[in-house]
Amino acid sequence: MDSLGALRRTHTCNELGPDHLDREVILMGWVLRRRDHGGVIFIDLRDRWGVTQVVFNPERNADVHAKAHRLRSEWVLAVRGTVCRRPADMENPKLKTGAIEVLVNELLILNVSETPPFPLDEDIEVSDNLRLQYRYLDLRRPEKAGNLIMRHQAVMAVRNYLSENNFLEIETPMLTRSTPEGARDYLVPSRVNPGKFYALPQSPQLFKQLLMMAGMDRYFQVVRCFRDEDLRADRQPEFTQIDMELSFVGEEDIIRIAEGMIQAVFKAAGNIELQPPFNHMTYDEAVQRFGTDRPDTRFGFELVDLTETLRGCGFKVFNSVIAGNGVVKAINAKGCATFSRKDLDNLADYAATFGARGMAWIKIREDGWQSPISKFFSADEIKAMGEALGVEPGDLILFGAGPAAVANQVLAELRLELARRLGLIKEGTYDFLWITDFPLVEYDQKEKRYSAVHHPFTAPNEDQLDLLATDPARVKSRAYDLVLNGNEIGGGSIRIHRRDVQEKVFAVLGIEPAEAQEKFGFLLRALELGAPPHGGIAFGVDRLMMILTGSDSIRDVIAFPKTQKATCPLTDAPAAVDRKQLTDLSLRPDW
RNA sequence: GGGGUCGUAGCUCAGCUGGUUAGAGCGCCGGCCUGUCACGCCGGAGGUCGCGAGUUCGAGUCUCGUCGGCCCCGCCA
Repeated sequence: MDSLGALRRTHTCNELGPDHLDREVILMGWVLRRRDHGGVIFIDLRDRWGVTQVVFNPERNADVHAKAHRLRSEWVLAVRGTVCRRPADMENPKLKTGAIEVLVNELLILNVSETPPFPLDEDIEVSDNLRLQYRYLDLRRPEKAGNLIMRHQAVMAVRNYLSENNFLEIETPMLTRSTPEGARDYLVPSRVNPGKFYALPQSPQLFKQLLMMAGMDRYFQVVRCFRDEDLRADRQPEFTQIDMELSFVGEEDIIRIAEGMIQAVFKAAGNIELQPPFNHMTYDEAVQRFGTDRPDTRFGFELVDLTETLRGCGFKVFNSVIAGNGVVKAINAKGCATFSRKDLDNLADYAATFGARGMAWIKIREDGWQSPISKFFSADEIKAMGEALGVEPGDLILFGAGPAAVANQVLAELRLELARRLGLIKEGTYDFLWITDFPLVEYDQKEKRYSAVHHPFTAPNEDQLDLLATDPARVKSRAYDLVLNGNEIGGGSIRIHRRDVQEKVFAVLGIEPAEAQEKFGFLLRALELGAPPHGGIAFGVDRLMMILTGSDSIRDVIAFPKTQKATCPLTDAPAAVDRKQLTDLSLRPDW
């Protein structure tokens, strides 16, 4: 093994070309592949930037050639050599450096490597567990490294853009206090305060508001947030937000800043030109037309409400749903009358996973409507449904019936599934949509109380303050979400900056004055000491990068992600700790 | 908390209705090879069929349990 010593590289493995012919260069990197012909040996040398072919020729230097025979995958090399044009017809168009090769005069073996536990040079699927256990190997693969590079470019664009717009990046505590509502907290026991706990922040929400009260005016932070909930492809227990807050602004100011930032990110990270302003849609319209507050509007299949059309109809299932204050909605799956019984059963099973009790359907044939349920409808009802849905022969009607929330979710998921099955979702399109006019609160049937749709600090619509006490469910909030291709990538609101309003909202949420004082006294006090009007927004960096990189999971854009059980196969976290560590924290284990 | 799916060589996988010695490709090791770029040719090594019970004359295969990966519901202001 050789020492690096004073030797330094002159170029990366992605920058040599015909301009460098005959130059002596020094490259360093990993052995991606070796092709040993007994005589001449070719090594593809890889670093973060790319790949360069280096050549060992026994006629040029027999000692170096002999040494090169030992080389194996992922050994770490330094080579000194001469840039040569490749022989005619032997250029490799797949490599950026494919016009040249480096004829090696000196080889340093900086480190050896065992055979890697999985191949790094092919695009084959490797189990997630193994990849995470050897994450540092997985990240050597250009696709994975490229995701992290693009993430860096995106975050740099954010910092530059916001800095140019007079924002200050300010850090907020990671050790803070647990707050009611929201997700489960990660707790950290306090050694010097036995029996008391910090919580890791679910977001810097209150601190950024306090920074507005501190007169910082424009704050941002690229900040880690923690939520102890079950994981998904797009949810990790720790994730990164671009968090910002502004003073003396309304919704339109924040939306304009956010659009400019997203535009800068897409340009810097993906060389994609966006054209703000983005479209807007109210929450009510989104739910009515798409069944969700984060609609994917890249395709049709919109929901049609048939509740009034079918009130009193002959189909008992629908009738009882409607009588029980439920809704009957439907989508027209254009051209899907060709679906087999198996296809439909399959869709019904899928619908059932979202709480559907069944999935009624009607095929529109040239010779009439074909369905197990069409016989229950009158001619007038059939005519009205057909017109409402705009059906033509060859179409398929899918119904969702039940409580509004269930029917909406079922049909929202069905239209997504249909679009996927029919290949209607065009890759490379970026469909942004602002959702506005959210309800301030919604009634939680299980908890028998109202809970905040956004969070407890979101400002109610100013001319609906009177409704807070009488009919809070009708109050709209000053919140807004940014949806991209059906993914919620950001959300924010104008905040409450008056103590009396904040107290009223707490009251709606069932937070008693004593509890409000105990948990949020510091905020209420700050609201008494000159809190400016303010608002903000936060974006999920991981989800944004998942979409920009075309990844299926945010794990692919996080350097060291966790498994679905929130473990890290690389470090084996979480892990047991010494009993002494627990007793230091005044924790008395019962195991 | 619940549903689905996967687990066989270092990796990716095949292995039917239970049946003799569990296979393939890649990788790895050895040999040959001076223009390859997924180099080629010849030879070889390599297995706790995730783990544990059970059924059976006999289990990679069937049953039950369990562990782990992934996807989803609930949950995630």
